[in-house]
Amino acid sequence: MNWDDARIFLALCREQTLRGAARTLGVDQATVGRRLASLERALGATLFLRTSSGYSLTAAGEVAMAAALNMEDSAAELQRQILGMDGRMSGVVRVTTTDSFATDFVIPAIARLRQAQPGIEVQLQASTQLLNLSKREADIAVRTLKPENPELIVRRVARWSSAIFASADYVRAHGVPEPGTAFAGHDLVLYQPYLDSGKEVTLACEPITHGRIAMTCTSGLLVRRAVANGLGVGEIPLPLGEADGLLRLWPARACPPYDIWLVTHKDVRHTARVRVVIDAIAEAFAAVSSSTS
Amino acid sequence: MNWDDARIFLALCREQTLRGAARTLGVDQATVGRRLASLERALGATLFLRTSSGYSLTAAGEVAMAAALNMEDSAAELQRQILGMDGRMSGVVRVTTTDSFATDFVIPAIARLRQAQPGIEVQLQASTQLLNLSKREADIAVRTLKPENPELIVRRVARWSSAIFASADYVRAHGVPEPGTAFAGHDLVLYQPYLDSGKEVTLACEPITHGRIAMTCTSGLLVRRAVANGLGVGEIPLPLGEADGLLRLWPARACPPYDIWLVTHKDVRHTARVRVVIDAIAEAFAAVSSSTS
DNA sequence: GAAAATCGCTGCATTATTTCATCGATCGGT
DNA sequence: ACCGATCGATGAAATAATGCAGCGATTTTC
Repeated sequence: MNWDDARIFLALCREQTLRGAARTLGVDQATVGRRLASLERALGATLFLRTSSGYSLTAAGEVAMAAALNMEDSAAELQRQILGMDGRMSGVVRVTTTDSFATDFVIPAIARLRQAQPGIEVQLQASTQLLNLSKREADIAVRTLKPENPELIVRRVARWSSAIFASADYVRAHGVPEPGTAFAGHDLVLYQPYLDSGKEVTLACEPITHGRIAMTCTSGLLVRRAVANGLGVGEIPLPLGEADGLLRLWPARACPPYDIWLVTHKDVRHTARVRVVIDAIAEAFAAVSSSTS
Repeated sequence: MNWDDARIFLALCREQTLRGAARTLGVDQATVGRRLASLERALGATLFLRTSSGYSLTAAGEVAMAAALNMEDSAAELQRQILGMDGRMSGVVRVTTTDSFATDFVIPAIARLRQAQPGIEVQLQASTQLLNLSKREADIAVRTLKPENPELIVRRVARWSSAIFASADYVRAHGVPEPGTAFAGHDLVLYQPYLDSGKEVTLACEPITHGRIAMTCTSGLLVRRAVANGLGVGEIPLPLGEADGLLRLWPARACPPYDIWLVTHKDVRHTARVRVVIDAIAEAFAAVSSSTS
């Protein structure tokens, strides 16, 4: 049995189609099919049912998947631990975060860092979905959610309040919304995942029931750009809204603050090149946080 | 990272030389070297020190080996469990035992079984060392030591006493040794692992201090052949000595009996073809044990 | 309901990998 | 001290794996 076949088998378990698995693996779809065939031949068992809606696991396949997942854990552990022993200041570091944090903090931080450490190559993945650090899909994550996994090391890099902002143009045309009116007569820019969360949606703790939803965005950066272009009123982290030169509405009203976490796996934490990237990003946040308190 | 590289890495850990690993893997030595190089490149770490006395693990290599061993466990588990779901009466079954048990019990049992089940191919490995059933180095083992691993299923197929035997020719030339004289004036055939065990060596509970060691053998079958050829007195399981037509000396003296275990892994136990091989071997032992009690 | 997209399969050309053969070095035994 | 055996490295040939493109079938979309 070729152990590597278990890797493509797992990808196929997750993607359910040869093409999907081939895409994530970066190989051709024909290769996935042939490797699966060779695995089934080696094991003497049929792992998948070829249905019209893709590949679905047989009973034997489910058993195999459980064991293959264990193999994956061990393989990821191997890579993480070996990476953690690497003291060289060169190589790839993968960072995942939101596009908003990426543009304002991570990218400037890396730009500065590379002056001192040109050997470090950062692969920046701006993604709404949380990549799995345990599986070594990334080395560093900047998140607003604190993960619970004890294998992951978290470090708070900022605690920010949000506030509602609008552009100067918007205020000139529409005025400032009246507190307590639930944004009657105003255009709103909302963060899509917040709408989808099922919780009651508010801006600066004010319900939005009488406002018009002008736009919903799937990322914080897009909200900022929309507000800056005068599409409406939006909630933006205080330091970012101010940095964008937007007008802060209702300066007296405080929103509950939220935290920004920098997350790494304990195995890669002491890798030299990961370490410096972490420090560079944390420093970028510290510079903004201290200036706006 | 190619998971299969971890497999050849592990073989190299065990064998310490490229050639040795290549032998156990059934590939060329150059392949092992190149696969290791590709693994080290993928991990960005040096796993082995190239010393004059072969390959030895670096610190990073030891860490990698621990994780690779976990991968191996999972891979073996996968194979065992999939095999366990195979209901077909054809395919390979691997049996490991001593050469003595193999010639007198396993081979006749398989010969009989294949009349009914010609699709079953048995790979018989006569070996002094215990193969690891958990790693799926074999499917069935016939042993005199009862393993403690709870994953392994043991079944006692015989309880035999030993006795000392000699050939008719030997007795004609040398007579029968006198009990209580520690085999003074007699030639002895001994089982080498017993000598190496460090315990006081006896034949039929009689010390051997005054006997001459004519030959030591690394397997029970060789002891039987040596005794049958008149080389000396040797201790042989009662049913086997009688089956060989040897003369049993001191029939009144009883040696403590020992057990013969048939061992399988719980995952493969219910595989149809493994099941029938187990039954066939057990039956072969039962036939002899019942006839000699 | 038609058209476009996606799917898996297969034959063929290309690329990657493995083996084979050979070399120099080292080690152990006489 | 020499000879034989074994080791790892390397270049060339053989082999195996992969990518590519076209095919029919099925599903999704407009």
